[in-house]
Amino acid sequence: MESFSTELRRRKNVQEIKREIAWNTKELFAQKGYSATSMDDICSINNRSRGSIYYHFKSKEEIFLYLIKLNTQEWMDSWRKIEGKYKTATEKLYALADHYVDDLTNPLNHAINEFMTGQVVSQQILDEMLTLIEMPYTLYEQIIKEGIERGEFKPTNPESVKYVVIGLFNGLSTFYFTKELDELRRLYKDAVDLILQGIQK
Amino acid sequence: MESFSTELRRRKNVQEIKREIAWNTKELFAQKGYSATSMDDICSINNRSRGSIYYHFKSKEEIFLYLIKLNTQEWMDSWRKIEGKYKTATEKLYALADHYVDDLTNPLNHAINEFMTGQVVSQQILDEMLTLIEMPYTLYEQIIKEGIERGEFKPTNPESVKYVVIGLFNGLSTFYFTKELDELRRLYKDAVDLILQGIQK
DNA sequence: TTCATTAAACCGACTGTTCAGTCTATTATA
DNA sequence: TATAATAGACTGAACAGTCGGTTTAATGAA
Repeated sequence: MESFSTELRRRKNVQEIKREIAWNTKELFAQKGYSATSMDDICSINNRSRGSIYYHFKSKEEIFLYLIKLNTQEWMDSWRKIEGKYKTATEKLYALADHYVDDLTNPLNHAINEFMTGQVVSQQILDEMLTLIEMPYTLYEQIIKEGIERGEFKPTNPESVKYVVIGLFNGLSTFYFTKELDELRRLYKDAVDLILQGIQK
Repeated sequence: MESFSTELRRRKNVQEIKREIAWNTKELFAQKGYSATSMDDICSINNRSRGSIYYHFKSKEEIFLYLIKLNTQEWMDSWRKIEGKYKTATEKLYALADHYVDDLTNPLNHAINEFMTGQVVSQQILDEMLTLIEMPYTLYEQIIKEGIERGEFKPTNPESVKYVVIGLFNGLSTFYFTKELDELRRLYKDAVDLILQGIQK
């Protein structure tokens, strides 16, 4: 019991270090993409040696996957925390756009895209990435279906609307490289305005 | 006069070879992105040696820039050829979406995005790329303004709508990696449906 | 028509750099 | 003291670009 407890407190928790490394590295992947982010970059931004990074992660790819998983889960978790504040699907769609923009300080979607097309990866990794990418899709789907059920939205094809909205949010993120964040936030709001004008009853 | 004409016909036109190499290489950049496309790949798909490629292009970067320029110009030229067939801004928007999808057999936008973020390039090259990227924006702008002037569209903010549509088309292209082309074409049409429902009078 | 010459076009081995990952030694901690 | 955690030099592979050599095609002269 006592020795077990000691074991758990042996050093700074390994999981914490892994998370710290991954979060620190997010900025690099977001700004440079996957392949242009070197291990030297990663060591530098984390203030750790090569050996130290490799003690915690088997490869660069593993850091990337770990980060994407972490980022996706946290993004969805934090959405879950705030979505209750909104009563209508309309409000939720605006809020989701805002939530999406919140992550645009360091967007990973471009790095994900590059990774999946440019790297030679196993089918297993590809499938895993695809699952991760599609996880947030359920949120969009829920909002749209809810809007239809509650009579806010026309009985449109929810599947199609879902992909349009996802594509739109994804596509607008490209302007991240040329526009200020508050400009972007406004643009996302305008985009949702537009979509809603089309689907609202 | 006679010698001048002979000079031009010395061998297969150099410009033709450059175009051929660039077009052959498009598929690689589209499928793999910029950095994951190696010079070996490029030699292979062109059935030419290293020396031969470097005789025509100074660098991999120059091939890429040349191709983007070529592709953008051809895309816009072919749009100019067909736009006269459409009478309304509404029709034009659908046609433009279709035209966009036509180029989705080998989309270069992802490679462009990767190149601009991941490669260390001069400010001059960056500016040049940005100009190229923004060239087609004028087409979108014209259609939207025309729609407003002709009374087809509400007097919305054309600037904002322009970016929304561009972002949308760009973002939907990500599904290129997971959906069939005809599915994609349908999705683009649905997207334009949605937008139009919002902006049509 | 043939041949010699010349320059364009092409070839592919080579080069130096970059890079992800390895591994031995060292340090830190319990 | 033993083990976890870290350091950083090293390694082999990959890569874009170089460069000396070869081939090709056009041209003009005989």
